Amino acid sequence: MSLMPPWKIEKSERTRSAIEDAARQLFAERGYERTTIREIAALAQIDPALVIRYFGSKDELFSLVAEPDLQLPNLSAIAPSRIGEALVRHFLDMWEGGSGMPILLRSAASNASAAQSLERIFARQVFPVIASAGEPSTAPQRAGLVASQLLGLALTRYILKLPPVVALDRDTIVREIGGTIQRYIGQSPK
Amino acid sequence: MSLMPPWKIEKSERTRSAIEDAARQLFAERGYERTTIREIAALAQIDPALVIRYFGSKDELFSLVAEPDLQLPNLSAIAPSRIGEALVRHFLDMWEGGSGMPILLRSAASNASAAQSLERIFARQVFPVIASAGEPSTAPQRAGLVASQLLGLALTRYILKLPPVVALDRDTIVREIGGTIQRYIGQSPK
DNA sequence: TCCTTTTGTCAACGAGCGTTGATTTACGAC
DNA sequence: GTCGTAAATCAACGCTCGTTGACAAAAGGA
Repeated sequence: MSLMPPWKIEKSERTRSAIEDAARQLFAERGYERTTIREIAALAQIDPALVIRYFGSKDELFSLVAEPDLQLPNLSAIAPSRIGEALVRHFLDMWEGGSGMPILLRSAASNASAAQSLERIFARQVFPVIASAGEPSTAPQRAGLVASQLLGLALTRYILKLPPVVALDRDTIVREIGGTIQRYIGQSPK
Repeated sequence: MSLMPPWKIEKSERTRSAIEDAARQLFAERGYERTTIREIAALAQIDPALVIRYFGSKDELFSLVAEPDLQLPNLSAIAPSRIGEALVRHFLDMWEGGSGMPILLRSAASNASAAQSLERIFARQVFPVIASAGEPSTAPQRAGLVASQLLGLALTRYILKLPPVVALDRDTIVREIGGTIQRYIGQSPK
C-alpha cells in the first residue's frame, strides 16, 4: 500500500480520468457504435487493455460517462409566467456545460438504454415542473409538447448542427423557444 | 436477353425488392451501424452475397433506401395564416407514409452522410416556404426555429417514442405544433 | 437437345472489434 | 540494494463484419 502526499493525485487516478475524458469526447462526437475502445485508448495515450481493466467493459464505461449529473434548478421559486424562459436557460446550460447530455442524445437514436436514460431525465426534470403549473389531467400532453421542442432544439443545434440553428444567439433562443414552452405549459402565452 | 410477359414480374425484381423491404425495415428500426447485411439477408430469406450482388455495398443500399421521395406540396396556394398547419400535416404524412424519413433521422445522429441528407431536405422543403412568407433577412433564423420544432416532433414521436408524445393525437399536433410553426414563421401568431 | 444467360449458393478472405491472461515495468517501503 | 505491489504492456483469443470469387442450379431460345 503506497502512501502518497495527498496533494499529488495518484497516477491511477490521472489515467482513469484521462480515459474518461477521451471517452466523453469520442462518444459525444461519434456515438456509441462508431467509437471503439482502441480509439479511446489511443486518444488517452494508453493501452486498450487498460480501459477494460479500469472500467470493466465498453458498456460500463459508456453508462458511467453518459450519466448526466442532473442538477435541476429550483423552479418553484420562479414566477409562473417565466417558467418557459427559465427551462430553456437551464437546458442550454446543461447541453453546453460538462453534462453527459450530448453523449446521451447522440446515441439515443440507435441505443435503447441511452433512449431510456433520456426518457427518465425528462420524466424527472420537466414533467414535475409542467404538472405543477396547470391542471394535472393535461400534464402528459403538455409535457410531451415541451419535450418535442426542447429535444428538437438540442438535436438540431448540438447533434446535427444545422447551420441556421447553430447561428441562433442565446437571447433569441431564450425568447422564441422560451415563448413556445410557455405557451405549451399553458401559463399566459405571453 | 430474355423477354418475359410484362405482366409477370421478373424473379430478379422480386428478390431485389425483398432485399429493399428488409433493409428499409431494419435500417428504420436499428439505424445504419446496428443493421448487418447478414440480418437483412436473413429477413429477406436469401444469401448475404446477393445483397452485395444487387446493390454493390452496404453504403449504396443504405443511400438508395434512405433517399426520401420528397414530394413537397404546393404551399403557395395555401392561405398565409395556415402555412403552419399545412406544414405540420405534410410532415406527419411524410413520416408516417412510406418515405425514407425515419430511416434517415435514426441514423443522422451518428452518420454524417445521413445528417447531410436531412439538411438538404430542410433546405429545399422548408426554407423556400419560410423565405417567401416574410422578409428575407430573417429567413434563416425563422427556418432554424421551424426545423428545431419539426425535427423535435419527429425525434420524440417516431424515433425515441416518448410515451406522452406518441399519445398525442393528430388534431392536437396540428393545432399546437402548427401554431408554433406559424408563430415562428411570423405570420399572424394566431 | 445443347448452349447462354440469369440467378442463387457456398466457403472463405482479411480486417476490426471487445476482451483476456500472462508478463513486464515502475516505484515506494524497508 | 531488495522486495512487493500497483500500473501498464503485449500478444493473442474468438467472434462478427462486409465483401469476394468460384461454382451450381434454373430458365429460355435455338
